[in-house]
Amino acid sequence: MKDTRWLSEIELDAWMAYVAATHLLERRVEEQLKADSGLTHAQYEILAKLSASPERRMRMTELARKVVVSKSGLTYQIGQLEKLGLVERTTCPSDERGVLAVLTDEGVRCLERTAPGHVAVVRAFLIDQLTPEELQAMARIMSKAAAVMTAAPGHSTEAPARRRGTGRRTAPG
Amino acid sequence: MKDTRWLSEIELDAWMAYVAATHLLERRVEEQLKADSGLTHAQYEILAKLSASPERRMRMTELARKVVVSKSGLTYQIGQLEKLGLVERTTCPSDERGVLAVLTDEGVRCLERTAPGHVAVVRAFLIDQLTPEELQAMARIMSKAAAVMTAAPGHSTEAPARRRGTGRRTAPG
DNA sequence: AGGGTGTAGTTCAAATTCGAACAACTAGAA
DNA sequence: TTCTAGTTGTTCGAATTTGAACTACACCCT
Repeated sequence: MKDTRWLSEIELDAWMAYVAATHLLERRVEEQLKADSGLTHAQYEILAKLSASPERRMRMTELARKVVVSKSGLTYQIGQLEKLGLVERTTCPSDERGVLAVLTDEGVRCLERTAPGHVAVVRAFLIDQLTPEELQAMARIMSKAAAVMTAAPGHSTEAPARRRGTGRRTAPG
Repeated sequence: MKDTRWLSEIELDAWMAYVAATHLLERRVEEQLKADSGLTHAQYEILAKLSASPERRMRMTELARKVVVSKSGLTYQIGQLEKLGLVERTTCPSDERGVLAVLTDEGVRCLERTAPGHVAVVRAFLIDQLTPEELQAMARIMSKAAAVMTAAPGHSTEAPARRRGTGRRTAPG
């Protein structure tokens, strides 16, 4: 853990701009969704994933993995969406413990009603700012990063990961 | 607000990968910081901004703007960091209402102790995944986006924005 | 000077998120 | 079959974040 490779100027620029842009964009998206449909970004993402899924339904754990949220976080939001009548819970036919989150017709309508405004914000502040080359680069960069993080071990949302062999996880304070 | 320009396949790819990567990265960063130093990412960002500031101090409002967090959110976190002895509050000499957040020596040490592990994560999952061209592209893209969002009106953190002329803000439910 | 408008930070209640603990069920080995 | 380990989803408490309301102060105009 010695002689750290610090970030070069360009690397630091890229990182700091990324962090700032991410927070700013999240604010904008959140603002637009709340004003336009009362949804949060997390809720919109859930509806979108369900909408793109076969039969418009998905197992809780898989959905949590796709939207990158904790299992308990998903339980909470599905509860909210259920109250709103946008999603229903069904017990999984093949697995008695399983729960399927199903997008309702009302959910589909809500999504269709909400999507245009959402896309407009994403375009205005990000997509439409980019040249075709930059768009390609962005897709490549983010896909690569996502792939690496999905592959690498260490998710807290994952299995308890009983320690074997060299269990060097949580360092001293 | 009709005939929406939907996202093309590449645009959708870029956006979805971006959203996923962002959440995944936030998880990793948060995980590492908590395990290694007990700090949250928000706290780390505050310390970092203060550290890079002249005299290692900054006005609350400016700091909130730089780390892209609400004023009340910053008040809370500065309170936490004060408890930990990493930051101190000083009344601003030039403005009686103002508060200066000042990084303490302990705060500097904490940051120096924590930075290597943090940088390692940022490198491993993002920076080191990129070619030099992609790094350049990333810096350009994110700077552009951040600039646009900083310039465009509509921050809720900003002034109350008394309505004049065409006051068409919050749409009907 | 006197007033009115705007700004700086904090307080407050509500919403959301996470991780750990838990209960129910599945699946592979003995 | 029976036992044991692993999964699945929920519940719980704690921490964090936000926007609105509020107090104190600063600045401009007459």
